[in-house]
Amino acid sequence: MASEFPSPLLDRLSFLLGKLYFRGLDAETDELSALNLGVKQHAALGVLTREDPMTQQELGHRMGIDRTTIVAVVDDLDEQGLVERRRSPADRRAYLLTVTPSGRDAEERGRHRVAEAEDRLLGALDEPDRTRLRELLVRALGGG
Amino acid sequence: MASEFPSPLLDRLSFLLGKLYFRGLDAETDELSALNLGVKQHAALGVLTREDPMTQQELGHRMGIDRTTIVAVVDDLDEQGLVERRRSPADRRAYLLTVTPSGRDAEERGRHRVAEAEDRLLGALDEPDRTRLRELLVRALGGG
DNA sequence: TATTGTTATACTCTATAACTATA
DNA sequence: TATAGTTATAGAGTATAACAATA
Repeated sequence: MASEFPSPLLDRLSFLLGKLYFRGLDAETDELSALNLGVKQHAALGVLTREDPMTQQELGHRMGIDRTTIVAVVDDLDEQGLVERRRSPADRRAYLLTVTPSGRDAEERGRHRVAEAEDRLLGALDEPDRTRLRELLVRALGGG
Repeated sequence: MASEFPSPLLDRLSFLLGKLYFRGLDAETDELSALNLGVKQHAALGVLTREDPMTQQELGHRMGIDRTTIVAVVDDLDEQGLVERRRSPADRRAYLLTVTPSGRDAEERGRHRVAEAEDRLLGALDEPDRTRLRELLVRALGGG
């Protein structure tokens, strides 16, 4: 119940957002660990599945992650054969990342698991309210 | 605009929550730095203002923070004269924390600044939608 | 000179282990 | 023995600086 939290904190938007965020992150981490995927790894697969080929820096930029941080994420996916690094013909410094068939498979299975985790996270809300919450978050982000 | 984010990430609840959370945290940090207050320090003042006296462990428990982490927070508030540590007569191992008058003052000034930061964070939403968002977050947290 | 990917390094945040003084 | 507060330490996460290859 919400009453477990002190009311001065419940008034604080960042407290509410943070609590739900970390709770959701933990749930997703658990779900995806069964597929040997980190949350960042799966998110990267999701971006690449829709928008590959793409360089590492583009991927990092899309995800709001530094280029030095994306290296380990792509290393992971590469080692598992979920993405391929190919040298860009146009710029041989850069890699072009593409998702492999098994990468697409892993992305989809992970997506279903993440959806389950989110359903549990929002278990207290009915379907219209879940949609409303998502919509409000997207709108809040878009305007800031 | 929301379109700056890849749609696979916008589908992801933890991405939305995290983006807004960290954006809000940065804004609060900026606002409170003018008062020489960290976000955790101000949140602690808020809890103590309503519920002191309280031991450090109780404070940490209320905030979801480890007892080893709360030490530095209280050190900070203590050094600035915003809270007082007094030995509990009932258990001389424990401190009883109380907010000083200047601590109450700092809490209130910080609260107004945090409210301004939150208003800017939700600038894209009208007043009813801001209330709706808070209410949905509280309900989501309460049921999980 | 500037940029991509990479590595080494530093910094922040938080938790675990071990200490002290009490209980 | 157990617990409140404290400190030292280690771990995760991320960013800055510097390097090699390429532009």
